Amino acid sequence: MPRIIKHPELRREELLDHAQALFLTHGYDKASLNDVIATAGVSKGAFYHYFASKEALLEALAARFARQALAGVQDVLGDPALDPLGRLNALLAKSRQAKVETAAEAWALFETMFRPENLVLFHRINLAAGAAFSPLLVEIIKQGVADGTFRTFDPEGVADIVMQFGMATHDVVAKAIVGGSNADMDMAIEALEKRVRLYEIALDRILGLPDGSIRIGEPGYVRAVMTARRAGPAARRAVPPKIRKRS
Amino acid sequence: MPRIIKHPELRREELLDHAQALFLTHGYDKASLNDVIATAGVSKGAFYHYFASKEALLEALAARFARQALAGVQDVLGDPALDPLGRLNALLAKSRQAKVETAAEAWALFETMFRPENLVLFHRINLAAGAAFSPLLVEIIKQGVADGTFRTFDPEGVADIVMQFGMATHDVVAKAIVGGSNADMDMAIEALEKRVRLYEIALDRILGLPDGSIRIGEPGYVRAVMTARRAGPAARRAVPPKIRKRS
DNA sequence: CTTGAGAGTAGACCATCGGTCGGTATAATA
DNA sequence: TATTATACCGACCGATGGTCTACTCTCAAG
Repeated sequence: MPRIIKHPELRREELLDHAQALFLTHGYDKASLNDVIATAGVSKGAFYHYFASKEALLEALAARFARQALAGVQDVLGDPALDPLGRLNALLAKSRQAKVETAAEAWALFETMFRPENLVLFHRINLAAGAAFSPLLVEIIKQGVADGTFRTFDPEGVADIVMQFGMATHDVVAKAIVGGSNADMDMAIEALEKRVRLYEIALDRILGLPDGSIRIGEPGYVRAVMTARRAGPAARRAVPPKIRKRS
Repeated sequence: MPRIIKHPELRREELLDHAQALFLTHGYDKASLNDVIATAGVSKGAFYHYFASKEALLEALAARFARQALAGVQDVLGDPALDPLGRLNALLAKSRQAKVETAAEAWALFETMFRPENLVLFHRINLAAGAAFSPLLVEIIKQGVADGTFRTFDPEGVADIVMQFGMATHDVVAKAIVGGSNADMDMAIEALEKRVRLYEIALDRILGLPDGSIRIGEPGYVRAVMTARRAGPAARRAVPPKIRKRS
């Protein structure tokens, strides 16, 4: 019955791809629905066939981010050889890696990633990712409390703090940026590294662990990824696309 | 030269008052500029005489919140008898008091205070308040590090964590709410109290203090204020005003 | 081979949004 | 009195997110 041009789900994904590029570069509010459908080469009727609203598009995008993030972490949870501390460290490292790579990607695309106009988009992503990750964190912490590795009276609360720390890294980078020069990026990297060290110690102490137990990726990892990306092919990617009637 | 109907500054404040009520009950995005000027009984021209844009109105509102919060805290900083720990505790207690009272006020007005549509508004308020409070916090922490009360290598980072904790209380309440019944409010209060206890211990440990040093207001304070407010005259205030052509 | 139901598509159209603009009223100054 | 700047008004503007009707294409049923 339907006119099959591509696989049915593919069209939706395509729409999400274009929306993601536009939202990341121009912000959710500033990128209009007309921009999205214009760059995707789709009519309004087609769009509203796949999504109920612009809002729904944002939610679907955030959900996809969360799904991807969760997928990259399943192996850690499935590994029965890891103890709670090992699990927690692996999860944090994965999370940090994903964050840094996303940041590097966005930086190569456009520096506006960390501008306030992206607040809504990132809040949604963090919300969706948080909803997906939080139960896993709680489970790990409870496990650690049960076997005596961790000491806390509020696993859910600690899990929330961990999520907070993760989300706050975005703000750290944003604060360290004034313009968009290389020096600014160096500052941002340095600030992020220092903050991560603080978070590690904070989590050690909150969980009653000896300092140095929690390791969110090796020092220097952030710099390595971001400089590599900046010089790599991703940096040479096409500048943010946007189809407007009048510039 | 001007046509003086009231004191010149009063008009602006009045506009802010109406905007505040509307933004808190309906959200920044959903409350249109026409709603604001309609409830305030002011023409569009008049509005744009006082504010450059709707965005500027939001910023002015956030700035007023921050100014008020800061004013209520000046006496603490001016007291030379307090040591760093005493100062920090007093500052945290004041901050919590302001938060709880604002929450109680908003709850009495309308339960939608904690809905996601208020993200933008609260982000602005927290940003403005953070910008005002952060330097004070850093100063206090540095002072404490200097005299050996606190132990940390990153006073700015710790200050940021304190601010994060403060902002997160909003999310804690939001998460505890499903509908808007009394039971929900009880849940929210309980969750908030528990979370505050966790934050206290977390800060103790991050700063290298013995457990129980940091006290963010006495236990039971949240419940006392919110139940008092709910039964008080504020609860009987008029329901959220909004003038629309068509409902 | 015909047909018709429904997924998929197109784009004119709509109310409403934040914001602009030409104009008017007032009153202190010159 | 003429000038000038402030305070204010509201019709109007382009753009936005969203709706609606009409159409095309596909394929299973007859």
